[in-house]
Amino acid sequence: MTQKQEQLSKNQQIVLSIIEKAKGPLKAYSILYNVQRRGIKAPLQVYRALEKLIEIGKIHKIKSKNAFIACKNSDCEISKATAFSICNNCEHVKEIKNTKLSKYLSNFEDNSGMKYKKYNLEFFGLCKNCKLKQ
Amino acid sequence: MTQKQEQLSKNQQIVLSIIEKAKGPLKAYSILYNVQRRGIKAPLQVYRALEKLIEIGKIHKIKSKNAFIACKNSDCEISKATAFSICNNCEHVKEIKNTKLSKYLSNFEDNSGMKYKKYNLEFFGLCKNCKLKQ
DNA sequence: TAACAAACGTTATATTATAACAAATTAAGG
DNA sequence: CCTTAATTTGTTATAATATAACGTTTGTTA
Ligand SMILES: [Zn+2]
Ligand SMILES: [Zn+2]
Ligand SMILES: [Zn+2]
Ligand SMILES: [Zn+2]
Repeated sequence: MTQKQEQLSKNQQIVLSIIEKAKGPLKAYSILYNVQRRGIKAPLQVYRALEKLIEIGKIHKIKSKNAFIACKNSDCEISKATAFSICNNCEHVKEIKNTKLSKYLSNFEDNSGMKYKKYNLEFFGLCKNCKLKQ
Repeated sequence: MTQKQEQLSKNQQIVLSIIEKAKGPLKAYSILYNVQRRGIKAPLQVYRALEKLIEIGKIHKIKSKNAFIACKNSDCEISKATAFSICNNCEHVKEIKNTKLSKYLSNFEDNSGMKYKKYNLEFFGLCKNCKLKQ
């Protein structure tokens, strides 16, 4: 019996912990600078860890920012269906967990009857804080 | 009375015509190579044209591909609400024009009651062709 | 322990995008 | 027509993001 084991490797743990501690999405090279004293010296080491972490759903990539954020949805382990809200002013990013939305999108059929297994949605607007300050 | 005029400049026209002729999304540097004989020599000239064309809604950027595609929705001039289907196999990209979907997303409220003015949605799956060939 | 897969370390390089600055062109108003 | 402001252009250099290629090490499984 081959048991698939999801123990994170050393570099993966280091990168994940940095991302989890962060208040917002982190860029790859900013992660790199943050982990150099922990022995990670090259971009590729970061990118490889990021790739794996995305694959197993621990983090997501915010495409419009080329930045990486920890997943807050414990049930989002496959990371196929993602939705985020992004503040245009303060750049705050939040993962949207909304069952109706995810059901709607997972069941969406386009005009030709085609369905899709995977999606990424990014909403842009002003977060509550920034809205008040206006 | 100041009339806002949206005549495209020379470089903007060149870049747009290349993108409109293309069968799929084009990358910035591929556009550059395609227009060098027409006098556009530097990346920045391409990126500036792209920026303007996006702003006025003539093209969209496919974020997951860092590539640019012509807008097929004549009523999408502000380019705030975009949705695409992307084939994971042949990389075919199609802009989704679906009133229900766009209404649903434009009216979407997150769990905190927040609404968003702008969104970008990218669906991934297999296009009809690729589904048949499997 | 042999064999395989995954992760690592390292160097170099590819790809994508913007900064900075000066010149040329275009729109609008008097 | 002339002036002024705004936009666009051309150019060089460089920043920021990401991957290729290679050999080594570590971990897992049989
Ligand atoms: Zn998630
Ligand atoms: Zn904000
Ligand atoms: Zn469009
Ligand atoms: Zn396809």
